[in-house]
Amino acid sequence: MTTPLLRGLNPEQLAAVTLPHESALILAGAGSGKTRVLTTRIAHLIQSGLASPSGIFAVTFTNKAAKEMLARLAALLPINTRGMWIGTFHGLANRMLRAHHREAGLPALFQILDSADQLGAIKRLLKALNVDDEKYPPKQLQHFINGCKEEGLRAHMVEAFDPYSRKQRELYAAYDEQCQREGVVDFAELLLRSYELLQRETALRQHYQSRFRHILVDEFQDTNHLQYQWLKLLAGEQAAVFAVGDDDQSIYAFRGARVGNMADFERDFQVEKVIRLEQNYRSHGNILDAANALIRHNQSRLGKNLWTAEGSGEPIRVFEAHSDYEEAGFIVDEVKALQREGVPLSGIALLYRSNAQSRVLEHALFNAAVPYRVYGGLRFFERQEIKHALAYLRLIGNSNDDGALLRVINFPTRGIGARSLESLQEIARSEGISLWQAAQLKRMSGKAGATISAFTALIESMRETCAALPLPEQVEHMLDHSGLVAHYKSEKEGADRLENLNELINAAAGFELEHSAEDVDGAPDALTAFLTHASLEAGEHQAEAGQEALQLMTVHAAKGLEFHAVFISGLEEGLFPHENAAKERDGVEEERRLMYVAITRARRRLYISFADSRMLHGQLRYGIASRFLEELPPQLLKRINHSGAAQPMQQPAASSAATGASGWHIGQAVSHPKFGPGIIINSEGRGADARVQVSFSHAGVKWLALEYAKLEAS
DNA sequence: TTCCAACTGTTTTTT
DNA sequence: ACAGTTGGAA
Repeated sequence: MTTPLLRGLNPEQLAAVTLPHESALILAGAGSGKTRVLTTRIAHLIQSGLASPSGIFAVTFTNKAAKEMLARLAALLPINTRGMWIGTFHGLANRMLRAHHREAGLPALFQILDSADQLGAIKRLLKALNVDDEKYPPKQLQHFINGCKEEGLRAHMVEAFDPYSRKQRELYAAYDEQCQREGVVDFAELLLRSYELLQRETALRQHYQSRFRHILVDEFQDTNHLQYQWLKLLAGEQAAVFAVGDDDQSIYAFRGARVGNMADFERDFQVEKVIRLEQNYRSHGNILDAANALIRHNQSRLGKNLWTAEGSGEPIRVFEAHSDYEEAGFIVDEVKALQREGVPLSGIALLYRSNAQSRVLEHALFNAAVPYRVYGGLRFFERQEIKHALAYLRLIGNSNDDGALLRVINFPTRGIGARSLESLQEIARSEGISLWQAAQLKRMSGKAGATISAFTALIESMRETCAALPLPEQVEHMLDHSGLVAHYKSEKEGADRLENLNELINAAAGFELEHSAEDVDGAPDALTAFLTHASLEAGEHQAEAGQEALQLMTVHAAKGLEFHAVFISGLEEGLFPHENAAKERDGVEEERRLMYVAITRARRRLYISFADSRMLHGQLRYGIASRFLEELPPQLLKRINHSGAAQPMQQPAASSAATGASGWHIGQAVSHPKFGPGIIINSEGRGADARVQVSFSHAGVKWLALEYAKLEAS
């Protein structure tokens, strides 16, 4: 038991890593060394000869997690991890479908639609079928279709008792037909197809079942119904499934995650050992005590209590601000103080419940010249210009991809207007063929026919040239000959886009370098492999990483990360827990888990702040402290105000949005001789120009000049 | 085809 | 507040 691999593991970790060949559930608390256990288990199985690298199937949710697992494994063992079945659910499903595309009923060059592509496909479908998109909103339909697929249901299996549902079901069926015709597959389809493939093809199923004797699942609490069924099918009777998860960190129920899979798993796989990893190596005691106390308020839990060998550490600092503006000011000051103490900005996180909250915070940080980096938002492969470029590439790979064709047939403009397109679509529909094939028929007359022919000829010529070129040159050739580069060169604000297109060539070069020429996850050629890569991992959330900056992100985005110091902002009822959550079943419990995740991100110092008033949707809203604050043991907290004194203040801080020395402040109750009682909700200007906005109980909202209005405090 | 004004919907999000 | 989308006019 003293092989170097196992050294330094605590008893629970060791037990998990060295479990015999049986299915097990590992309840891994935050900061308990989950990834280490997972990778060490794989390494242990291989090293001790209990499994060969090819007999291991390890699945994660994100590419980041998969990459980390591979990297750590490579560091533990001198083996080639390439070719091992370690990846994301979608990545592995894709690999399986590529390998058996014929049996799965897919073309060899099938392309993957991301969410935006899928939505576009649905809009196109509705238009083609003349369906009122107000009655059947595309977004809702997308949600419906994905929901069905994630339940493992094909259109014909969906129950529908009213006309509306029947229509939805019909549209689902039509959507699947359209995808099949075009040779494209959406995210949920990757999993469903691969599930059906295993279910239908007995020999194939048995092959994989006997091959993968060890299946390891990361973040098991986030699996949805289909993912669980898929794993069950793959495991068969022989495999040992090693499921690692934390029910207290389940924060994705809103997108279909079923924590219930954990209980089902215990039953379905006759799990005898539930191992709890409760020793936390990340945070000081006070932080863990707070997290434990909070999460105890949840009813449905498997039960777990984090502890640490470290001391209690500092108290949790709680700050009540008058406004979101003042809250931001407080955070800026504290960040600067931490910086002075020598804490690097990259070790500090500023978390919020919803993205909209970042604006005020960013504003304050910008004004204070504190470098920061916001996570979330547009990713590289989701940018408009990149999407256009990828559409050209997709069309080169697969001419039947109507979505790709429609995206670029008139971009840059080639004089192919709506009329020409409509007649082309008419031909395609009546013949049951793709737009490309319809264009080949050359049935269109006159100028429209000529311009369309010119387009198909262009694509054909690019296809021929590209066939002989290495991937980066293919991309470059396409960019030059499609007219994209010329188009963005002539556009006044096209410089960034040009840069991104250039970056696409680099991305292709990097991709080719990393994945040796042939056989990337079973893709038939480099271009398809690259396009798959673009769909399956849309790239970094923000381009310039590495730079020393404060880390801003939502609590969701912070899951899995840790920081020396953490600020959790906006702890108000309605915001956190979010008001919408109260309406959903178990909504508040999920919000509480979210808060639990937020707290457990902090290693040494934790700030929690809330504001009595904040701008939301363009309106000033008054809030009260979140119930989650009351659920934290008071003895762990230190309440502070802006000046650092221990008691809450009477007067607004001088730097706040209040009207300076005039004595009025936002939130103050006032009365007016004519309008009656009200509350100050906003202010602007100074001295003689000072005005306040007052929300009167009976007279509505009004702006009043302080110099003239006879306002009285009340 | 292009541009601007009006309109909308704003929790969280990976693949 | 604000960004993204759409519909109509130029």
